Amino acid sequence: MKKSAAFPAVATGPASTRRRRKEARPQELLVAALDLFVERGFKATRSEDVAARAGVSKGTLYLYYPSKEELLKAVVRENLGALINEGTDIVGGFEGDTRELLALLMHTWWERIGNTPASGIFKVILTEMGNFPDFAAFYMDEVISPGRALFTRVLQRGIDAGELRPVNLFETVHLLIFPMLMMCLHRHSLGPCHLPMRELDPHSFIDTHVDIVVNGARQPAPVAATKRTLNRKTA
Amino acid sequence: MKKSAAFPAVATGPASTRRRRKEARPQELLVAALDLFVERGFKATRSEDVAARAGVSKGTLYLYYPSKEELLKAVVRENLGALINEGTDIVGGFEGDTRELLALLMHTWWERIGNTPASGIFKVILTEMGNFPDFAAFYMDEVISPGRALFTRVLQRGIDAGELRPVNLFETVHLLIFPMLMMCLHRHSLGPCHLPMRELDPHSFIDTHVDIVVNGARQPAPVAATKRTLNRKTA
Amino acid sequence: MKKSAAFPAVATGPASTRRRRKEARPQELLVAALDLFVERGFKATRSEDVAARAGVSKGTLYLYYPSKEELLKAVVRENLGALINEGTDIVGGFEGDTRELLALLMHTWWERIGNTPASGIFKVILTEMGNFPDFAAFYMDEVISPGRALFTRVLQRGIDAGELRPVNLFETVHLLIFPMLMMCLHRHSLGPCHLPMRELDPHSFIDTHVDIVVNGARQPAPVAATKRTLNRKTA
Amino acid sequence: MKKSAAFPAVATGPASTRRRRKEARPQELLVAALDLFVERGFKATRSEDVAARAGVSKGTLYLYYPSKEELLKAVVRENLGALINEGTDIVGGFEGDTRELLALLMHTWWERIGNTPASGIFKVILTEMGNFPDFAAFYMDEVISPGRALFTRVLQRGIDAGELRPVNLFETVHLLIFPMLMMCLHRHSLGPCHLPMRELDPHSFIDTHVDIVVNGARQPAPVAATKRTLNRKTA
DNA sequence: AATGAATGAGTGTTCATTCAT
DNA sequence: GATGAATGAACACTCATTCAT
Repeated sequence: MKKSAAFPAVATGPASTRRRRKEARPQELLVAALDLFVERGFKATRSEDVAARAGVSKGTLYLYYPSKEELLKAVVRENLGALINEGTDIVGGFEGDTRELLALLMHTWWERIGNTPASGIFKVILTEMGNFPDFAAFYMDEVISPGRALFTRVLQRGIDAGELRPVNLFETVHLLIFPMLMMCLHRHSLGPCHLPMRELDPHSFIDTHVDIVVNGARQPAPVAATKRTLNRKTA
Repeated sequence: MKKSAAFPAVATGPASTRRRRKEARPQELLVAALDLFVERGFKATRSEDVAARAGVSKGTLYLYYPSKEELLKAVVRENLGALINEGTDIVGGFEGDTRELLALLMHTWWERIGNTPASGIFKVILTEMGNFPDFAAFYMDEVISPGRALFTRVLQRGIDAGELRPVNLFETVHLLIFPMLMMCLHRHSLGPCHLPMRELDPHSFIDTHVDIVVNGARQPAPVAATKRTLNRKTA
Repeated sequence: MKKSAAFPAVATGPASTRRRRKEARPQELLVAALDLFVERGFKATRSEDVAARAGVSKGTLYLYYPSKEELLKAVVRENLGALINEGTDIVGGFEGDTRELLALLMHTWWERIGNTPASGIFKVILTEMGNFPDFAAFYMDEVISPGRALFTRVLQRGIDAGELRPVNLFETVHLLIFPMLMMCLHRHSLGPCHLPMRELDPHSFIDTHVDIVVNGARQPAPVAATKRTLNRKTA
Repeated sequence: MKKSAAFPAVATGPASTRRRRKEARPQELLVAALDLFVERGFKATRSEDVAARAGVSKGTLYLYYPSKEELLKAVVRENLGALINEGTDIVGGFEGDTRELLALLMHTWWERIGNTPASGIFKVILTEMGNFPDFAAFYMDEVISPGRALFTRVLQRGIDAGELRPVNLFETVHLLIFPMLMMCLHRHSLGPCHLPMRELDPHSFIDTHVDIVVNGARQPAPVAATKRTLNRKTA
């Protein structure tokens, strides 16, 4: 063993290389799997490729995850867990107006999630929710509900302060969230194609996004909204 | 098409069911394929299932499309083509303010596309763009560019009329489009899961969406936007 | 087509080669599977080898049997079904003494089963019963129970006729059956090894077997049986 | 063996558990392997399960046996060796009639072999003889030949004493042996299935078995055996 | 044109075996 | 010696594609 006999077991650290690798394996496999699932899709990703990208053999993957499906579930759990928590802390003690708070939330979230590989999880979830019904409830509980709650709280705070008019909270929350999600999806669809297209700058877009939505929801409603004229089924 | 030009469609009479079915085959196969590709993903959809849903045998599918890949491409071509055209007509002769025009565009688009099976094409494109690089250019040319142009034109029209302030057109266009796309994606991911969740009403959401964005972009900018404070990499 | 056009469809028979092959496939696969399962064991037999021996590809096997397990079950059903029926007919109208009847039963059974590939089914059943609990009940109902009943009936007939003394029917039945089964098992274990060993002649062995057992059960019991002396647990 | 010859087994005292375990390892592994090979079959038994049942790790198994095949061979050698020896001693000095001698042999053999895990070896041999041709010669030399010789000697003794008529020795020997083997096989096939079936009591069955066979072979042959009537191939 | 039986390359998963610790 | 993490060959099963009918 490499463990020095001169020092007692206390604080000796992670011990042998073998041991250290073993402890890191699950993480390494999850990272590799996320990348490939996002890039190629779950079905189109071969388990052997996941293993190879993690630097191990096919068999080793199965020492840690009993099937490709379970690997996917672990990837989802791993990457959805951290999505919301930070936001709650930010909102907690914030002093400032709604625009500043929303901008802070969005920029932070983008740096923590949107601009990292974890952002790919939305593509995976979107694609596989139909094939893995578990994901729906999981996603609802872990992401949608807390996410909605967080933004609802922010908007309500603005209304209570007289800053915003009493907009439809539920719809406005989604108006805030949807563009952020689309930016994540874009990063893993058109983005990697390197087309000669003009691209959004995420942070600039976030600023514009927040500005316009907050302004649009500000007191007083600038103009009476005339009703739309298209006839359609009112399902 | 094999249909003889000598006989107009009118007064053709019963036209043997056999013949009519045969001519409808490619369409029926595309419809079946879209449904299944959207629902299960491209890789996870078996060609035989597509054929079965279209009411033909496995072999027949290959009479019309030489491979599953080509079938996918046909599905994408078929469904992306119709996405934009109608919009241009609407904008052409419209008289009314920006909010009304945008609302009309969005509601129409939702009824024509979002609320039909064709909306699933966005999920397919999103998922498969990585595996089929052709799609990127195709999607760019057929959807993104014309779509951006259409909404840019509408916004520019509002600015020119003094109705809107000179917002960042590029970003605002995406702010308008992204929530619509998310509604489409939702219809084919969480939507079918029938969770006990509160759901957006599409048309109501569109109204709120258009109201807030248009109001947020209206003259004059209600408040000076203070800059965001989070320190971050300016990539 | 091979079908002669000179004769109308009526009574034309099984039609095309394709069709004829399809109808024969299940049988051909069962025969191939029995051979290989007997020879190598179930686990040690590769499905591809079964297919190859039946002259088809791996995939074709799965058109007819959804898994290797189901193939095994079909093999067992196929080969156990016919095991007993003939015996009952023989016993029905037989006139003659017990020895003659038993000899007829055994020789017939040997020719119909023991001396055919079907005899291997006993090896398979023996080996796999532990892994496929279904087989136990199936084998009990389809083979053991009717087999016991058949031989019990024959012995009872001999006792009723005063030919045999009232031996323990249950045990004597097994004394009759067991050596027959061992001959089957031998055919598929040591038999194929072609050792320079003296081999039993099945029919001669059956004669000796029946002679000795019937004589041993004949009236009157020749000698009083003294009890065995070894001390042992009487569980 | 690594056991030092300098210290006799007697008075070695507690002899570290470690040491004792180490010396017992091969035996423990053979016992575990026999159990599993009998229960599940050779191919279907995982080496790791053998190791686990013996209370050691996978790697340790390979310290003692270089492959799963060699382990099987060791299991067979180990368990076939002891099958015959005791019988010879019994026959040697026995005074009494043939029935008593056979009954003693059979009951003893049942207690020593049939009623112990070693009886499972017959199932293994039967199953694997095809895959391991070595076994055939080994089994022939170690079991069949000595077994035949033993029973032949007993029958010849009875004939010489005028107790039995000059039956076909070779066939009668197998008539004696086969039911015993079937009881062993039964113990490891149908037996563990716990079906609601009537079961043979081994010792009672042995008594009936020996009684009937010895009576059937006794002087004089009670009836002239008429020949069988079924026409069949005389292969 | 339409069928569906047949194919075989491809992939998820297992497990005997090795070897660094 | 003992361990158990790691390997990769092997195998069950799938499915896009072909082609005889």
